[in-house]
Amino acid sequence: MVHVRDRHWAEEIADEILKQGRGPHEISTGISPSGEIHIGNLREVITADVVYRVLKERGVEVTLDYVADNFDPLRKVYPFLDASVYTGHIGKPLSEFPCPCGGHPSYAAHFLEPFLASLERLRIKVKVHFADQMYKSGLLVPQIIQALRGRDAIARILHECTGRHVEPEWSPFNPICGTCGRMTGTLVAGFSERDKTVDYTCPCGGRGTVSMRGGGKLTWRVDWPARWARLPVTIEPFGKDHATRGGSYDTGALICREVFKAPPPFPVTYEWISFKGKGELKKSKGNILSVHRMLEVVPPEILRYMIVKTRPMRSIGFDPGLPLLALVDEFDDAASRGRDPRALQLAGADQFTPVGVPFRHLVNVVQMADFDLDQAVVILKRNNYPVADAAALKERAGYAIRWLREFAPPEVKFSVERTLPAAASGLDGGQRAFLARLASALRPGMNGEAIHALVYDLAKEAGLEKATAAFEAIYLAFLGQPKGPRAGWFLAFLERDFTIARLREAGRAAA
RNA sequence: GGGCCGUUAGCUCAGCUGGUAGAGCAGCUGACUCUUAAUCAGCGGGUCGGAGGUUCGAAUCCUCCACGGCUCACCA
Repeated sequence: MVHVRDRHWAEEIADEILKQGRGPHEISTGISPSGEIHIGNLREVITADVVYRVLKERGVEVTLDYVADNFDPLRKVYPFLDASVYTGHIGKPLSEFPCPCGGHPSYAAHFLEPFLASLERLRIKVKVHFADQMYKSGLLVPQIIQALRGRDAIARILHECTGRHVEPEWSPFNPICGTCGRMTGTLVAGFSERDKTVDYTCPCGGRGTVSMRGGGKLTWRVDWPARWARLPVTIEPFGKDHATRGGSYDTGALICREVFKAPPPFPVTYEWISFKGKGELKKSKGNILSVHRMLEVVPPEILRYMIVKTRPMRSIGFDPGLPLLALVDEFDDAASRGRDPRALQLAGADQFTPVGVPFRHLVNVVQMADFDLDQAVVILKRNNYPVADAAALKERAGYAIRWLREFAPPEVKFSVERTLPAAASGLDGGQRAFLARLASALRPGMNGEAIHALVYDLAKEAGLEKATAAFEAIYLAFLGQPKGPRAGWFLAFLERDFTIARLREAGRAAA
């Protein structure tokens, strides 16, 4: 009996959600732009997007939003930051100090901009809420007041769920000091519901009164449910770090109910994507792979496919090296054989243009073409690949080129040497004889297959026991390494005079 | 210590609304004068982590255990 999964995980989640109410629904995602937004974070928005698409298909009224938490304070100087510049910004909201390159309005915008551009390429349409705007516009003032009033209830919830006793002076609201610009360490001294202001003192010596409209921020465990209540959010995906017992979802759900008097959203927890072989993805450790960078190397639908095909709670190991090729192949294979259709559909693959050339092969071709895309197309045509859509093909080839530069392991790389490689001096007599014969036997107009056949004939004539030795001779003569792309097609591509001259030179008996 | 996930063929995994196990790759055989993870055809390969339980029947449900991974426990 063959079991075929006809229920995609997103369908199961949608079933659960609809049991709780037909909507309207709002799916909320959110990532703090404290550094490059990486592929691990991408799971959040893709998971949300897939649930969104399924609900939409079922005729449910649903919106998808992304809260860019740019009002979060900078926690520390990350390894990728200049300590002399950023030490002074620790504790300030990410939207309120300059970015590393100087080309963006703020630190947060520097990381947000490429990510939001990536979302478009991934065909994820989100309504973006900027946290600083949510605060500055006064949108969250009602929740800030509720939180300040409910301070003791919140403290009790935190204690009951986490065992943590908050300090007597603790407040759910962190004012931003008007003197030093920091929000870490400030203490609430009082507040006015009428004026919508909060009085504070700061360790820097500063004291004063700030507006509830952008003068500070709710602390994370309160900020999150405040958003749920305000927007309001009915579905929220989050990483498993928040899902632990007593974690921020647990406390958030209680705070949402008891303090903000609103039902908490349906939780969708997801596992993290681990970066295979190179340690985990941690923004704080500087070991990250940005979504933006990944999209230069993997077509968006394939990145989506990787996440969509895997249930959210299962971990995904991501290796951008050789295994990435397997992923691309798996995708192409599934697409051409109609396997896993639901995942492909949800990956957005229906808009995908098949290029008809295995990615693996493209990796070779672009190298033969010396990274010239037009030349790559010429080669493919010569090798009888159906080049139906040259633009689509070039686009794919572009991915291959960038992959080669960024992530390809050395064994799949090669380049044609301008002069006889030193390694060719190690050729033995038989191999040299073979190369010399090959030089004489090459005729204009021979295609790859003909040359390939020729290699076998001449190898035998030259007394080489195995064809392998002949191939090795060719590769050493042109690439300076013992292996390379399919020899016949490879030689057919090279300029003939150059090829013959090189074969002759390499074939000359050693001194 | 708490939480979550996993443990199925050499490897990566699918199969989890219960009916004596599947795919891809690797391996082996054969064909193509054939090497770049070539193509085609075929073959072998698993006490489904362990022990109990429910059932006519369990990889699939329940309980316990073992091992592995991640995560939380300071802050968000």
